[in-house]
Amino acid sequence: MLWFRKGLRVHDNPALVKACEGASAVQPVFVLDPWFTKPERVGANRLRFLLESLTDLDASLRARGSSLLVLHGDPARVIPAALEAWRCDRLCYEFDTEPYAQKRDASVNEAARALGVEVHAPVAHTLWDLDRLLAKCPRGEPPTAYASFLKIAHGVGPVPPVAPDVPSITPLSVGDGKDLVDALRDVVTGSGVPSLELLGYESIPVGEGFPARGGETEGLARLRETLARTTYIAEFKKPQTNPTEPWTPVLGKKSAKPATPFDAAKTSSAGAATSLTAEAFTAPATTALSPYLKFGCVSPRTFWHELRAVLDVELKGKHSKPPESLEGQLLWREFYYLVARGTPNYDRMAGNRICRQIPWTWDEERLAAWEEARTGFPWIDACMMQLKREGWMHHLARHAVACFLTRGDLFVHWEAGAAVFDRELVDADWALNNGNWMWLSCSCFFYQYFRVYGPVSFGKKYDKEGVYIRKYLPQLKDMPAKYIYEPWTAPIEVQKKAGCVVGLDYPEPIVDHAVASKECIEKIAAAYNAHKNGTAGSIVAAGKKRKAGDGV
DNA sequence: TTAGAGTTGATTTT
DNA sequence: AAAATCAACTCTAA
Repeated sequence: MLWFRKGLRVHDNPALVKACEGASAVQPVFVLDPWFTKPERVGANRLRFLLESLTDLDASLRARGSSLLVLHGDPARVIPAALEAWRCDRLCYEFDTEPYAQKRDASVNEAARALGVEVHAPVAHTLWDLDRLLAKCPRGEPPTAYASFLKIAHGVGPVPPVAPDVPSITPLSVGDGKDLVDALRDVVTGSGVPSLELLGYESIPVGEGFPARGGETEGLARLRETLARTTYIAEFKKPQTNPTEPWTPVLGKKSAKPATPFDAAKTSSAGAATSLTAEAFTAPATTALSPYLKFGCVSPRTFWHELRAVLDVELKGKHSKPPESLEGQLLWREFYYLVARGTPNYDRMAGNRICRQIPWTWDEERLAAWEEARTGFPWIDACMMQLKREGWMHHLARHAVACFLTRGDLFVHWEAGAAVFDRELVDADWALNNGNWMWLSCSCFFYQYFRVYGPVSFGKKYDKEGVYIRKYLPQLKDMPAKYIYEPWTAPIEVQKKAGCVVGLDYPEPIVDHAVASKECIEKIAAAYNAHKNGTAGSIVAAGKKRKAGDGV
C-alpha cells in the first residue's frame, strides 16, 4: 500500500519507488478524515486545493496503470483495516514530522507491525532529513537564528538527489477485501475524489477563490514558469516584493520577447484562439508556490535542484543571496521545520522553550473584529478580506495583520491569530505558521518590538491610491485617495459624497494606533525585562535551575 | 564582556 | 532615492 498524505505527487516520490520495488501489486490510497473536512477546521479554499490535487494525482496514477482510492474515516482505523483486507505486506508513506502526524503514524505503525506489515517512511517533504540536522545541533536544540541554521545545514552535506520516476504501477486485482474497502468509502461521496459541495461546503463563487488550481501538474508548470523568469529570479528579494500587487499574467523566458506588430498581426489573422498572454499563469509579486510545497504537489528537492541549475549554470552566480533570495526562502522553510521538529510545544506559548512569555489577552471582541475584517483600518481589513475570500495574502500583508493583532495594536494572543491562518490559508503549514506568528509577535526569532508596522502607513507606501483597498472593501471604492487609509479623518461631507459614512457604512477604528502601539511596546518591554531577570536569576543559581525549566 | 548583525518600521533629512 | 534618526531588542562570535 502506498499511503498519500502530503507528498501529493508522482515525481520525486521515494515512497512510491519503495512501494513498487519488487511488488506484485500496489494500491495507492488517500484517507479523507471527516474530523478535518469541516469549514471550522479547514477553509473552503484549502479543501478545494486539496481535492484538485487529489484529482490530478489520480490522473497521474491512471497514466501509470493505477489509480487513487479515496477512503473516508480516521486513518488510524482505516489504514490498518485496508492493510488487512488486501493482505498487504508493505506500507509506504512519506515521513511527516508534525506532532499530529507523528502520533497518527505511530498508531498506524503499531497496527501494521501486529499484522506483520513492514513500514517504509522515507524523507521527501524537506530538503534534508531533519533528524540528521537535529543531531548536529548543540544539545539537540535547533538554533533560532537563520545564520546559525545555515551553518548546520551546510555541515550536513548537499541536498539529496531526487527519487527516480516510476513509469508504471501494477494495480491490485479486484476481489480480495473489496467489501471491506467499499465499507470504508463514504456512502454519500462514493468512490473517487468528492466535490466540495458533497463534503458539506458552500460553493466558492466564480472568480472569488484562490486564483490557481491545485495539483502536481499545475504546480510543476508554475515552478518551471517561475524558473524561466531568470531576471526575476536573479533579482528576487522577498522583503522588497509588493503586498498590494495584484495577480497578473507572467511569462517565462521563452515568451518574454515582446511580440512585434508583425507577430501580432500574424497571430490575429491566423485566427489563433489563444495568445501567449491568455495561456500564461497569473501570479502575485511572490511565486505563490507555497500551497504546492505545503501539500507536496511540488517536491522541495526538485525545486532546489532546478533552481540551483538556473542560479549556477544560467546566472553563473550573479543573483541575490540568502536570506532574501529565492533559495533563501526554501532555506527559511527548512529552518522553521527544523525548529519545529526540535521544540516541544512549538505551537503554544506555555511550555515552549523558545517562546517569550508575554501576557497576551484573548479579547473576543478584538479578535472577532480582526478576523471579520472590521477593525476600521482599511489596509488591515482589506488584507483580512483577501484572506477570507481567496485563502491567500502576500507575505507582507500577513506581517501587517499579524503585527496589528498581537504586538502592534490589539495585544491579542498570537495563538488566536495562528488558528485563523491555519484554517483559512491555502498554504497553511504547521511549522511555518506557528514560527511566523512567534516571529511577528516578537515571541521568538525577532525581538525589535519597537519596530511596529503602521496600519495606515505600511500599505500606503506601496499603493498610494488604495487600489487594493477598493478591490476588497467596495464600500470604500469612492473614498478619495487622501482619506482611503484613514476614512475617519475625512470631513463628513466627503464621507457622504463617497457613500461611506464612518460608523454607519464602515467601522470606526478599533484603537488609536499611536496610543495602542505605545502601550503594546511598554507591555512587551515589561515582559522582556521579567524574562531577563528570570534568566539572570537562573544563571546565578547555575545551569541546574535552567534545566529544570526545560520540557515543561 | 562587548561589538556587530539581524530577510521585510516610520519619519525626517540629505 | 538613500541615509540618518528614533529607541534600543537579542543572538552570536570573538
